[in-house]
Amino acid sequence: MSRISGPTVRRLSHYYRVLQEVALEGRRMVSSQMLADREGITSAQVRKDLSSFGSFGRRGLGYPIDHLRTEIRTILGLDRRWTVAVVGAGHIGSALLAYTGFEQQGFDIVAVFDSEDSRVGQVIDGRTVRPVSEIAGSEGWDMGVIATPVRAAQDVDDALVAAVVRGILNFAPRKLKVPEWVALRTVDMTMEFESLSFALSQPRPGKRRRERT
Amino acid sequence: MSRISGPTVRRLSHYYRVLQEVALEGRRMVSSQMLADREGITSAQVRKDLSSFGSFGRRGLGYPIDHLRTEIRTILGLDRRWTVAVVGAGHIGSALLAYTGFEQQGFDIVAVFDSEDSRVGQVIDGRTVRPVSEIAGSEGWDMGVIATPVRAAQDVDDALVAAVVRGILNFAPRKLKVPEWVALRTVDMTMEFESLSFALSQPRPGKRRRERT
DNA sequence: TTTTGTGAACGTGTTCACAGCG
DNA sequence: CGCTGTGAACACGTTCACAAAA
Repeated sequence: MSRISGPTVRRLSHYYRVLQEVALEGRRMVSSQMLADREGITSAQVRKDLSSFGSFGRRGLGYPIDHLRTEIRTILGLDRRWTVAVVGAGHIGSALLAYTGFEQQGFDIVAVFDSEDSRVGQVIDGRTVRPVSEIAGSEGWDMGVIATPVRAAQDVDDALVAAVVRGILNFAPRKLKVPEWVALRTVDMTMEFESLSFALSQPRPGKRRRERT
Repeated sequence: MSRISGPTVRRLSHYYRVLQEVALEGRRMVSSQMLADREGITSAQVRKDLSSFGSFGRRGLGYPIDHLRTEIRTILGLDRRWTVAVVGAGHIGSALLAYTGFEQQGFDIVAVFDSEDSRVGQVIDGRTVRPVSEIAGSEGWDMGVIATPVRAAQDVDDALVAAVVRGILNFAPRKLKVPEWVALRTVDMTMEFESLSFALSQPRPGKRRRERT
């Protein structure tokens, strides 16, 4: 069980979902080939990924679905619950609050902040919007989500870091600075559109290998 | 001007934004080092990226901001406008419709679809929601955005492909199948949360190199 | 025979280090 | 001297191919 690479972690999320699906189909075992088919990757990749944290398969038979699922859940840290603070109660923030899927996976959005007076005090999906000034000196959370306009993003980032948040999911189109002990992921929709724009601008669009998503 | 890799394309989007910023600061030239600092990457990386599509810099001086910006705009295909159809008028779809930034970059959301009768006919930010059945046999667009529940995603995907869309941005947490001539990008927020969860579960959280966003 | 687990080969992207030019 | 452009070295992730086990 050596180091697990970034791309492998993302594929683990996929495997986890596929395992849920095939479990519902009544199977007990699944082969690397089956997992690979549903992922659009090679079976060798699947085996390499799974072997990087232990030997769970049985040669000639495949992987036991339940065991593998439990194992991946533990590795991804989904065997516990995480508290999340969302900053920015605009459209994206509201969409996150409305989506019940996160809660099902163990992510509890327990606080919502916004800088606009008009939004503070509003109740969105059961959570009362608080002023951003309250981020400082607050209870602290495991993760923070930045769903603010880009001009506010770095300030919010600093406030969240000060509140000892250890993971940040950023939707603002800007590279944020965080200390090395904070994990940062950025979802930049404008950049995604620009990637598509680039692909469609190429001489023979689509003949190129599709980017990994 | 040889082939441009995926990671390079994404960095070009970043450079493009940084160039806008420094242009506003009144500069005429910018060094690879300055671009690198704002990106959190190495100056060598910047030079490699920029040299992959031509020599625009002046040794000893740096890169001419205006020229470089124009050049990147052309490469990314931002020197024209793109038509976009959004499928799914729920929270995410609505958030996309409300965001004016896409239009500023050349992406015009010209059609909105939803399968729910209650939403069809509604006007959201100036666009009337149409039934998904109208995707087939419609006018056609450059790109499609899938912002539907996961169970509908593959069907919508097929419909969009049939409507000769050449690029798809998918927000449903599922790997979609598209023909090789269609570019696909997936934004999977659950997976992003799971990546954070994984990072926070590691023995010495944060001591690991931060993932590229 | 089927399918895993894995060392080796391969391919791709990043960093180094320095020649080249202003 | 300052900074770009770039071959070479390096690091990392993917694929191959096959021995080992059920």
